[in-house]
Amino acid sequence: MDDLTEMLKGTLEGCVLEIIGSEETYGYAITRRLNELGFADVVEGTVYTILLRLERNGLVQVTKRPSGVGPPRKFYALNDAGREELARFWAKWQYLSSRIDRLKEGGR
Amino acid sequence: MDDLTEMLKGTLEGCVLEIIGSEETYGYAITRRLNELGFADVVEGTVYTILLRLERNGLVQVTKRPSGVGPPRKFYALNDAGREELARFWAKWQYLSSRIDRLKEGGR
DNA sequence: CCCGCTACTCAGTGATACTGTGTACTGGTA
DNA sequence: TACCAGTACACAGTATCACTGAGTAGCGGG
Repeated sequence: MDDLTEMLKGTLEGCVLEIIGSEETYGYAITRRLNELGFADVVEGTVYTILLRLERNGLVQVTKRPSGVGPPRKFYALNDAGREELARFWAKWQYLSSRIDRLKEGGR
Repeated sequence: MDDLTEMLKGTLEGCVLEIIGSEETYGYAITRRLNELGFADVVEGTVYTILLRLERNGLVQVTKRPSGVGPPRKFYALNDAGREELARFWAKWQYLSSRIDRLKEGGR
């Protein structure tokens, strides 16, 4: 697949929110999960910047726990603001994708 | 609807390509068309920067014609490179939206 | 003892949509 | 005549985001 970078803007953060919302997890695992899901070129650096932004914006609750196989992990869970943001994300995605699909079908 | 700006990155240009591909048209009319289609907050300045980029990247053929109701219009039509780029856009959109929808449905 | 895997941080880059301002042509109207 | 609204385009500057690349560090195996 061609480069999806530009198209991911605004959606990748939502994907990370969705993953965190379904299960408390940490950056390294989120990256693997995204790769599994078909976001093949997403690398750790990208995910960590998103996670730091989510934390700075007060959308997540963070817990540091030892790992056993490496350095300690920072586990992320959505708080109320995070759940609201996630709902807004899906509403926007729904809105956008319906308009695009309509345009694709000849756009009346 | 909330601000779609970030989510439009990478897709708005594709939408403009699609509009041009379906009919030779000009910037002011493209803006109106996008607004009709539900891209309510897209303004002329945004569309013109996209059109100039398409021209610079050699994806369109441009013809200036007098208007009768105002200054002359720059009509845009896709050339072969533009049609290829449009096909790539739809392939990327298809790819991305299928992954996102899968993630939304619980993501297995 | 190094190497690979795990795990996170951060400064800098590039692309994109957007903002605001300016220019300019036309027709209507006060 | 003067002004204004609608049409039509250009362009410099801004913000945001995904990405790059380099660095730090813990753990286990050969």
